[in-house]
Amino acid sequence: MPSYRLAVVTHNAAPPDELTFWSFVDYAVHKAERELPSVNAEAMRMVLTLNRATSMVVYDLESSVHRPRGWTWPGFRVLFALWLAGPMEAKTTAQISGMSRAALSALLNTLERDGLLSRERATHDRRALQLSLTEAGYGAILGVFRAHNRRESAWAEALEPEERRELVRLLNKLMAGSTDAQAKFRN
Amino acid sequence: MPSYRLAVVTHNAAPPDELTFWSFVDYAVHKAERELPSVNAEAMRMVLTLNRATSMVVYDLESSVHRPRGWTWPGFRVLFALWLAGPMEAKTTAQISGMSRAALSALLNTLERDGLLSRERATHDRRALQLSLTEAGYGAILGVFRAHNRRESAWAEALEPEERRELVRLLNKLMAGSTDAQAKFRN
DNA sequence: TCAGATTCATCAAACATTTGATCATTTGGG
DNA sequence: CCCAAATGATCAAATGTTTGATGAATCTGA
Repeated sequence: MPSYRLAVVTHNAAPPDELTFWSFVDYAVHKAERELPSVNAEAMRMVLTLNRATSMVVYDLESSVHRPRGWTWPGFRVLFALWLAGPMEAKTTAQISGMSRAALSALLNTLERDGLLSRERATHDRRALQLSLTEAGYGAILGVFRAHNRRESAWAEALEPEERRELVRLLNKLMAGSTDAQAKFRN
Repeated sequence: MPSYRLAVVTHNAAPPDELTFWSFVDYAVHKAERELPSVNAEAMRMVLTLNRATSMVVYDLESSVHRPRGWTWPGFRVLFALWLAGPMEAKTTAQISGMSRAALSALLNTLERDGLLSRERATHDRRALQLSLTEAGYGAILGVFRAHNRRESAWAEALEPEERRELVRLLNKLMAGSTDAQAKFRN
């Protein structure tokens, strides 16, 4: 795997013999600039890099932590939210775990079948659904999160503490700017 | 939507009345620290924030650019790779667009059916598959990418030019560090 | 009060993804 | 030369996602 420095300074005209997941960003940005002079190359590089980095982190976490334990990434997100925020309405769970209500509905079928959480009708509104972790779900999320956080720690070591804070600051600023960008949000 | 500053300074003990996709990061980090004193909170915050930001950007691009045109995010990634790197073996396409060979195989069925690309057996190795854009595929990716890049530009404006460069540098450093972290990669 | 609008959840169909199995082709060692 | 091992692609089954439709419960306003 090339270092990140290499990936930023290459300017090949032809597709490099070995185009990898990492080096493709730099190649793509330069190629796009030539094909479409009007392209916003810096925006393209930012979004492409953001996606590559996240996808590497998620792939690692999912394949080294969650799948081996019979969990999926979305399932983890739901159980994680319930663990930290406590029993709540399904609508809230969907919002904070970043999925549509329909997707959650489908996901709940497997999580409930596996005995990790329970679905109940809310008393104050019989349309609504109240979700809560079962005992088994609570024990499971504890163990899985510990392993998850160990992998997170390994990733975090790539950056200096000050760099981690700066990365978080920039990502938060990016999210905050989404309103100006009139970005589409779920629901 | 709360500003990113707000999200970083709240320290509520109970779940806030309105827990959103954005504010959940801060809430979750503090809660996890109390529940599990051994947690690496900074690593947790970094990975959580990275995922939230990326998921917001992807959701916006997919729902405002790709789905309305009858495309999907993974389909776009494949056509984008073929557009920029030219005809190539399916194995390479899978690598640079970040998916497993099996996932690409399934995806190719719809892309081929929609007349956007063609699958051919490679001459030098009759096991291998050669992929190339059709005329229709070429025209389509041009238009879709233009719209895609316009949305990317809107997102990029949230940051100052220097901040964008720093964000890209930090993400690249994170990816480069994945070898030290012994992260799992595809294939 | 009650009928229409809204909200919540689920379903249906199409699509994409994962892991593991299978089949065809190619490679490499004896 | 030939057979075992490796490689490339696809398939199968399970899971999760999207949009749009449907049904049930609640709210709103005349």
